[in-house]
Amino acid sequence: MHTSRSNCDCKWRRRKEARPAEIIDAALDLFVVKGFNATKLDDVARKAGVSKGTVYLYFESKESLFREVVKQIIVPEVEKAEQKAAEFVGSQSELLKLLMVNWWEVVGKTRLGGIPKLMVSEAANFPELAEFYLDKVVSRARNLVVESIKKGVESGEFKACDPVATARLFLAPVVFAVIWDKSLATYDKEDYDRDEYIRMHANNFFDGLLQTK
Amino acid sequence: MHTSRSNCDCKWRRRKEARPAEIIDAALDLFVVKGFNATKLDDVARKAGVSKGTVYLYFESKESLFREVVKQIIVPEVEKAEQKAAEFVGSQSELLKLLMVNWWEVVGKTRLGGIPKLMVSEAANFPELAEFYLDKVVSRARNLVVESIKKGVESGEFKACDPVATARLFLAPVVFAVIWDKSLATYDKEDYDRDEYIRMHANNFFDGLLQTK
DNA sequence: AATTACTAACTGACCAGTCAGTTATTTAAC
DNA sequence: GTTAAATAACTGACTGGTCAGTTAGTAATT
Repeated sequence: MHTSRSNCDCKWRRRKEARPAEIIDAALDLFVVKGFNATKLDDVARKAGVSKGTVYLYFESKESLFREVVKQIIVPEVEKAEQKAAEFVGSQSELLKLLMVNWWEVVGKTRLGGIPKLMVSEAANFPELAEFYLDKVVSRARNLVVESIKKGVESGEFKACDPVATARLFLAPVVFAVIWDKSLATYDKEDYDRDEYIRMHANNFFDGLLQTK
Repeated sequence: MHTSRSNCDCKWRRRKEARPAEIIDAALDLFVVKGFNATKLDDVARKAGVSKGTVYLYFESKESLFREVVKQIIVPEVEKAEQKAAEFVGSQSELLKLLMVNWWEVVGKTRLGGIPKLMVSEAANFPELAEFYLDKVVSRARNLVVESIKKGVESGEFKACDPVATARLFLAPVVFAVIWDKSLATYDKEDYDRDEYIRMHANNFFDGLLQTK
């Protein structure tokens, strides 16, 4: 993935299996930067090394391509995170840090971070997709955090608190940083140290949350 | 403002003075929900109670209307906030709480909250406007917080910390909540108490920041 | 009567989506 | 192993609808 041209440039090839993934890959690059409307299917096709007609062999419309980009790219990441949480052995604060850092590395630092930005931008224009995203991505990710905080409270690792509200406050600065980085940060003169930001947030957060002896 | 039709519906009137503000008002409503590309000038005109031609009497292009919406709507709010901060007498933690609650009431709870969302969505398509927004809104707002934290640290009210990084962490959950509310929250089944969220964030934050005796 | 705010029909560019035709590949026949 | 017919992946020119922007004309105001 992430190569827009085939390895043999002599002439075009018939590559039924590879096309959908390549088209989604190219579309992701354009959608996350320009948004849905400003992305031209001709550009997606060119970037994927095919003609526009080919895009329509594999996707029934621009909108369905958009849906597939969101689904195929981000859902697997949620599944990986769920698996990591399920396999994890250790304290809940360690698990939360792991999930946060992991999400930052995999989503925040890569072009995948464009997906949350994209969903925020386009939610009103694609309500169905917004609901899908909330259901299959947001609420599942949020749930991982809520469950971990609940366990922490039960075991006495964390202070008593509303786990749902606490999860929201835990996630907000991270999600915001990702969205910011993929939009306005590009033009911001005042740069900042992302890893330090994340680290600082984790420290502050657990300072408040951890049961002080 | 915020009325889309004139008070006398018998026939149209010539109202040179009122038109620009009415058009900006209508454009704001549509831009913040649909984004730049998906907003049709015919719809803006209809909402403002004029024809599309009239829009072009007062704005030279769709893009310049977009710029004016952002500039005219949000810059005055920053100025008001700066004034409040300048006039304020009291502790820095009280000032920070005041600024936050005020921003939440004026921007977060109203359709003005659509502007940050809009800027995040369209930054890549309008780099010049993004720079304007960062320069005239974001950095000024951020500065208020940074200066307040600096004063707090100097006076001993706050612990020693990096004021710029701390300001970022202070603002992130609030700005995120605004953006979220104007986008995905509309379709989210799990609702939450906004005021409680803000209050909780303030408490957590000052818990960590205030000098403990 | 002159001025000008305003209208609405118009234009032209752009682009999502289509389709008739082209070419790589597979199958089958010799 | 070579050639030919059949298949299906792929192309790119085309179409029709949409919409930003224009302008000739209308009507409120002075």
